[in-house]
Amino acid sequence: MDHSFFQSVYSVVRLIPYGRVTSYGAIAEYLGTRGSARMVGWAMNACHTQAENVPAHRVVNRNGMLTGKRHFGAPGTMEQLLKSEGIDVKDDQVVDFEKHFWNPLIELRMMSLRGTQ
DNA sequence: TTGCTGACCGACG
DNA sequence: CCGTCGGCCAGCA
Repeated sequence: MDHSFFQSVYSVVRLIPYGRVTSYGAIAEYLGTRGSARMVGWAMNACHTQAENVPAHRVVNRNGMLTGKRHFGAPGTMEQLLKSEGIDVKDDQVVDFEKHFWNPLIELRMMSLRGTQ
């Protein structure tokens, strides 16, 4: 188990529930490194090295745009994965983004206060 | 060691 | 509603 920034990013990404999405910036802010959203993206770029699966398709930019789609092998893979979870995508953009948005800062804090969920 | 690069973001004109 | 720019900082050549 290593304590690198990348590992922390992967841990948060794995906590994103099925059918929900979050943003690079939200993850960076949750980790206390606000403004380092690019590092989160960089971590995603290397996420394939992880043995355990990382649901990187649930991470989009702050506008709900699928900016990382070209890193999934085939161009349509990310969109396909999201649609299979009930998230509609149009023009590389998540439809009703706010409705599906999962903010780790809020959700994980609630979880720790209420004690699991 | 230096100097790019980048799956971002907010500010500015 | 555009485009551009600076900050962010871990890898890599």
